[in-house]
Amino acid sequence: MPSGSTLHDVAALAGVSPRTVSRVVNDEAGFGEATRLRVLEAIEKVGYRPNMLARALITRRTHTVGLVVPQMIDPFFAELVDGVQAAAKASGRTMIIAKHDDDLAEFDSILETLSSFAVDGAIVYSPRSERGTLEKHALRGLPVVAFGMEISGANLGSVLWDVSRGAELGVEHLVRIGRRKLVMLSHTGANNASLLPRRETAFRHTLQTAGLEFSEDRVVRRDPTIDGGRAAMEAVLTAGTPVDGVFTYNDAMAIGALQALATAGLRVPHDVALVGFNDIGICSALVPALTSVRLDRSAIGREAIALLDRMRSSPDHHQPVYVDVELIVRQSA
Amino acid sequence: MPSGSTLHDVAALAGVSPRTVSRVVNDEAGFGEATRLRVLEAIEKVGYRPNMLARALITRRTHTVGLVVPQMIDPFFAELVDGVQAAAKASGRTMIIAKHDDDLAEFDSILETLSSFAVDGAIVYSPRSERGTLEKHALRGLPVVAFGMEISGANLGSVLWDVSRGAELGVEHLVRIGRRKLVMLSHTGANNASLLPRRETAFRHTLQTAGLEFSEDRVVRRDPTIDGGRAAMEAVLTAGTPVDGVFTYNDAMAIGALQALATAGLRVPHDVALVGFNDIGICSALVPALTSVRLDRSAIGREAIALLDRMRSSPDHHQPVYVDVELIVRQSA
DNA sequence: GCCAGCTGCGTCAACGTTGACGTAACAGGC
DNA sequence: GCCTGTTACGTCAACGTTGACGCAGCTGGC
Repeated sequence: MPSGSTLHDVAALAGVSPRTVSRVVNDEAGFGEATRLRVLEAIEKVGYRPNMLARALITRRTHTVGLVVPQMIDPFFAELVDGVQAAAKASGRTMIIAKHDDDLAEFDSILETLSSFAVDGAIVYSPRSERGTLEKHALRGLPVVAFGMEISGANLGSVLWDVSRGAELGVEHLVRIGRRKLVMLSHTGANNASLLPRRETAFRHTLQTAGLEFSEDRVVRRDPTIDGGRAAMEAVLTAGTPVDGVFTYNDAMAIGALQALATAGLRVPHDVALVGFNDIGICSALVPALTSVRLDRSAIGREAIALLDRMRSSPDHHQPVYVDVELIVRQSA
Repeated sequence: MPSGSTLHDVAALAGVSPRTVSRVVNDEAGFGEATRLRVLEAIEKVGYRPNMLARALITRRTHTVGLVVPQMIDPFFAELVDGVQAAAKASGRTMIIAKHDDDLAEFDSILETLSSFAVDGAIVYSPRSERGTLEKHALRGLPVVAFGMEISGANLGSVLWDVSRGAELGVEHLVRIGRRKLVMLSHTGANNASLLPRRETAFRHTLQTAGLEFSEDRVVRRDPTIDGGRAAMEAVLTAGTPVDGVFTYNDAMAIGALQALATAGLRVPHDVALVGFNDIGICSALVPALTSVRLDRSAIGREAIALLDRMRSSPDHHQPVYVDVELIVRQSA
């Protein structure tokens, strides 16, 4: 197992001290051209690769970020993970990933582990917008960036997207294309307290701004899944609520609504226009292609990494960073 | 930043040597009960957490695995990542993830990085079933487990699923439910040379076994995406090829086919039965729910981790491990 | 001819932990 | 009372790297 060749091996072969090899490897100043060539040749010959563990132990920088999400199967999170991974790579970092399944104890233990691996920072989507755990680890010296919840302080920052604005964009669009009988398919759960009610509030508010009446039966709540969306849409139809426009909590619910409408023989967008939320990848491949509110996941990843970098240079208070949302208009509305 | 309390701090507070604290932390033998309590108390008081980097440097074990996939947005890979992550956690390991986007140079560089972080092993889905890179790193001492390609040797193992058998199961099912005019929607590309042709071969073979004729126009090839599947299905319909059963390269193509059939006014499964491949999560939420060949991604993850463990204890030749495939019958066929 | 400053190295210690080994104190057997 | 073994520690070095510092030799200025 010739995995282990060290600075010493290279140094012996090149006839210099390990310190000089280190200088060449890290391109510090302080060596002659002839030495550099001899060292590089020796590195090549013994197949030397720096040991990141040893390096990290002394420099206290691992060039590593931890990403913690509730889960990674939902396309929203899969795309978020992808965005962060791309940004991490672009900043020369390796990514450690873990999921907490909305389990607080697990979440805490993951952050503990990340600390003990001395990651440069943790980027997290907190379970139930939990703050205490974040504050605890930040205080102990782990730089943390939280998604989707406003928090700040020493070693603590956040990257947010304006959910209210997104909901406004979606609902305004429905109004603009002439829909007047709007319904929102929303989320039962309360597992993301900070983002959940905003969509409903924006829905209600935008309706009122447009001079349309709002009543409670115009919001139907189910699980934020395809099945939930289908059930919610069916509930609307069987209740006989007049409807020509639907705004959903997320794209999964919109897909379910699409199914229910097709089954009921209603055409989208002719009879009912439909707007989703998040713009997951599949939206553009649906028939009809789904109009949806886009969060740019790669921008979110970039901002998170950039914020982490800023926090490293000055750990003090940093303003939350907002990432734009935009409406992607396709066939469904 | 009180992040750094070490064995020495604990030792000083407890009035013992750092070595003894280390023994307590690792639950080695060789300390008295009274000492243990004092040490635990001191650990609590100073908030000591072991530094994994230092530990790994000397023990040469990081309790870390690297996972390398082409990408992570496709639900197939997202679910694979999830399965491996769950298995890694269950075995007490932390997971590093990276994607190579089918870029060979990037793939090599990722393995290089994983080596320098001294991961306990790498689990990879190789770009274009590339073997050379794997062999190179295995030789240098990195234990590698490859998915979906047969390879073995020192530090080199593989976890496979029987694609041919899966295709057989799917096609046999179509025949069993009385379909005789079968079509396969397949994959144009050649970017996974080892798995691609097997499905087509199995399709042809199963047809012949069932006494059905096979002709080249019964296989239509497009991109393995929703759009590709829709285009392929449309091509079949406009060509006028008689069809009452469709087997697809993957679930995305099946979803596309579903769309094309709906647009053409054909009912599934009444007019045309449809079988997908991989059984990604969305299959059960489609209307009609999609019959598909399932690969158990969490089993795949578990087997990969287990193989890695076996390889650690004896690095020599290990047989490839096969994971079962099964047909999940739902409404579409 | 002397000193200042720079170049090109080398030496030593340290990062935080564990492996290898030493040893004092005590128990038990005969 | 002596030997043996065991328990409960401590000491020291090492893992592979970099930070801090030292120093010889050369260059250039006056």
